[in-house]
Amino acid sequence: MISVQEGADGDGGPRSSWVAHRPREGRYAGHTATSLIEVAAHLFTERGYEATSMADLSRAAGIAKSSIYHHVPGKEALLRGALEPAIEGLFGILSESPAQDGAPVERLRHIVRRQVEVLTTELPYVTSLLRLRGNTETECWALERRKVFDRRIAALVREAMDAGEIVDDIDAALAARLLSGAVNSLIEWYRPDRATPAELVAVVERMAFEGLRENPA
Amino acid sequence: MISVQEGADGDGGPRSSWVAHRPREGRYAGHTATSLIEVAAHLFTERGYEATSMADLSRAAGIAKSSIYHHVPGKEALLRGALEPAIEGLFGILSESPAQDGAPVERLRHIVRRQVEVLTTELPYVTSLLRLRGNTETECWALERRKVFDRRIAALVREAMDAGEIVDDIDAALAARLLSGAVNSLIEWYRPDRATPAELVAVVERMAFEGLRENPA
DNA sequence: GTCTATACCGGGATAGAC
DNA sequence: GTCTATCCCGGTATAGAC
Repeated sequence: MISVQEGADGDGGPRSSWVAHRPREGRYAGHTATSLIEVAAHLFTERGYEATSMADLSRAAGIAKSSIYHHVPGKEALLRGALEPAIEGLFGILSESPAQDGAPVERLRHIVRRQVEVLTTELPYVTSLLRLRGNTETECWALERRKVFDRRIAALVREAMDAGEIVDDIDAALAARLLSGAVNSLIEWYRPDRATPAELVAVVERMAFEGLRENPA
Repeated sequence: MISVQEGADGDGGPRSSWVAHRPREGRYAGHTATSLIEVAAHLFTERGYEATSMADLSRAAGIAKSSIYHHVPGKEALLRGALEPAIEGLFGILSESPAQDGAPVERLRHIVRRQVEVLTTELPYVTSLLRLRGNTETECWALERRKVFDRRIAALVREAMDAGEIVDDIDAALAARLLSGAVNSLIEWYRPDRATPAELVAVVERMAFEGLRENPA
């Protein structure tokens, strides 16, 4: 979906807003459920789900509030639509063969690598996912999926420890948490112009596996 | 402020709520601004600021909605009160002498160590701080303070690189981001019964500086 | 597929009695 | 210092015309 950043925000906010493309003046945009979800994901990322009103969405989409209900049943459907790509992206990684075969530590590295890539390609969706609080049914569902994913990572960390591939004198669940924390924090920093996914991957792998300390070697 | 967890949540939520201590039936709790801020911080942590209503707060505090306004001017003041301890805690670290004197990498390690400690002692306040989105003036102020703190860390990482104490073939700002991301992600994992702050510190330092990889050394 | 108009509820906040 | 009652706004969602 092609979008274009609006020049001035007429409303009372210092944030930028997104308008779906079509005619010059931001009305009759010919929206679909998908295009609205994309707009929603951007706003959810900026302001959070609860703080984003249907009025905000309608302004950003260039259609009336009520028109949104022609495409989706309600606000929560927009959230679900925004979260699904992120969750599918994450679980898709686990199905890839390099995540299933080979030494545990290599599988772990592959997952971290791909996680960074998914994060960059699906940035607004992943960002929405990582900021949930569990106030609605949809949020709880998404948090549950995330927990499952995190447990898979933790299990893999433990496997790698048992195989003697990573240090085993620390708690596996905690190490997994820190690893995910480092990876996920990239949403706060990454912009397409700041670095390529490959550079991100290199730095994450460097810190997580080799450490920041300068070694005499 | 002494608090006690409520056994059953009569309202429509799967989350626990907090009631200030005093008589048996949760009324006339003798609240102060401080005790209300503590209650608020817990709720903000669970549900997020926007999703927490004054009605939620009054229920958790055991007083009427309107009674809250006797102690604080409004909802945003509760947020500010909850954020201040976290921000003061973080900036307090930077003033400690081990954060100001010595080799850059040692200063950095001290800050990381203390950051973990502040995070554990001020958990609800720090959690509230880390989940802000910048929708209100208070939130913007807090985010600005956080940015200042993060910049200080980034500068210190760069210093340590220049001194040859940590690897210098990666972007300093990005490395700092990952380090903070790992530390901050502890709020998602830490519970007083799961680990001591000292254990957390050990694991964080291990991963961030030495790396997870098992070294032949 | 979009609009205007509106229903309806819950949000934050205030008034004034006790 | 707490209460009950109330205000007013903005929230999500719906009705029905074009």
